[in-house]
Amino acid sequence: MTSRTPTPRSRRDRPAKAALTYEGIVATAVRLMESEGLQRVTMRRLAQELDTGPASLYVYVANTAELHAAILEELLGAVDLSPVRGQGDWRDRLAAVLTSYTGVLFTHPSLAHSALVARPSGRNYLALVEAVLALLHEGGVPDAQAAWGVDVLLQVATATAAEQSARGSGAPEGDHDALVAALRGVGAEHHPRIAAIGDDLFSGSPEGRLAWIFRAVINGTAATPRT
Amino acid sequence: MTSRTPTPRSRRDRPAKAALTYEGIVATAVRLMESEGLQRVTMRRLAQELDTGPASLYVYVANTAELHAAILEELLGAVDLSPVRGQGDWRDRLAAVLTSYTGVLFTHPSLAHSALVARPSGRNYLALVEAVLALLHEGGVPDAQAAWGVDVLLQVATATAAEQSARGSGAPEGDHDALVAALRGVGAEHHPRIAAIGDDLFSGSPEGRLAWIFRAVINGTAATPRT
DNA sequence: ACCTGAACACCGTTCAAGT
DNA sequence: ACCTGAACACCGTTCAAGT
Repeated sequence: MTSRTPTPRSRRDRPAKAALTYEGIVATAVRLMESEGLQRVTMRRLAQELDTGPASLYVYVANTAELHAAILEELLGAVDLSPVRGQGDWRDRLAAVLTSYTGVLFTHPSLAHSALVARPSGRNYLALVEAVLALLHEGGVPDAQAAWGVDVLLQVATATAAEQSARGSGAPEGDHDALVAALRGVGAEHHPRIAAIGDDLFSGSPEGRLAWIFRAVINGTAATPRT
Repeated sequence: MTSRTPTPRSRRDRPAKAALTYEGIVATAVRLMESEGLQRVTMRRLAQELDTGPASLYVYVANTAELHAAILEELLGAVDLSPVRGQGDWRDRLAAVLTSYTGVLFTHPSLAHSALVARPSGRNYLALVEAVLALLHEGGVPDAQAAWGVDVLLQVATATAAEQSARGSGAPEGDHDALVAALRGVGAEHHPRIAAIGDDLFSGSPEGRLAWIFRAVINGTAATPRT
């Protein structure tokens, strides 16, 4: 505020500024998200963290969406794929993999939402796709159905995480309450089915609902022939 | 640039500035979205359109998410619910309602994505929920399953629209291509199922895939008991 | 009450110019 | 090649002050 000259401190004064690399950028982005949330992982904020200007990042990352996708891909390494080679009913094991996937998304709320927009395509995501396909195959689901089903399964998992985490630790909270109030306040004359079902529309724990959703979509995939 | 005084033109010079109302704000927001896209429907841009400052809007709308939700609710009036009282298989009619819903979202790409975040709760959305529940009821789906199924059905429809429209007329286009390339470039040793299924992972028209998805999720909802 | 000027605290992205 | 200063063109939201 008193001086207009840029702080003339040399690189030597700093903790050790690493040269920019794609890996270093992503690693710093992950750390930043873990400490401040995805909404703070902006090109400008990240550049500041890396002790450079935002323009420098564009040498390695095309845009903000790609940056967020890279973070997600990194986190996907934590998904537990071990049920693929486990014991027991294939449906339960598939549900377990999907639950682990949503679990990862849950721990980093805003990320799920970004996963719906910028689809990942890295190693970890491919391993997840392979795992889902392997379990559908083991269950005798025809390839044609598995090919399309894997998409729905991952989409439903992602969307559920995005929705749940939008409330949770997130922000407004108002949307869901508003919907609950609206559904409750409805008259039986114009909305007989909503009125008849009532509070069961919101019943169950998130885990319980999620488990049912996975079972339902797995069953649907297995039971619905193409054309 | 030459003058620093605000343009001193009086209200009389303008087309006829209407008093601010919630309805007027939302109507202007819809028009703005139709002409410039949702990404331009910001508080500042909308205020400019309404010939006022952004702060004035906060008297009527809590934040940008709520504004976008109001736009969606408005558009939901165009969903065709007539199949509810139609002829033929209840599953086909339910799929028709869901297809009409995604159709509305498709025509306004960015909106689908916003629907996943800020859930609507207005009249038109309630009418859609009631329609889905009515068809599930007609199909003899137990209330407990219908209560949770309506959520999945609408979520899957919304997420599919968000995804499809993310490519379509939207922006980067790169995500999907990157995923396709990644899935094709995979080796059969480490990813036998992906390799075995191959191009069928991306086969089919968007309409064809969507139709299958709806059938699969409807079937799953009807066939999967709770607990 | 209702409205708003002005400010605070940010954004993404580009590009000419430097090393 | 790789990097970056500086600019362009925006954002959401708040709040003291006005009418």
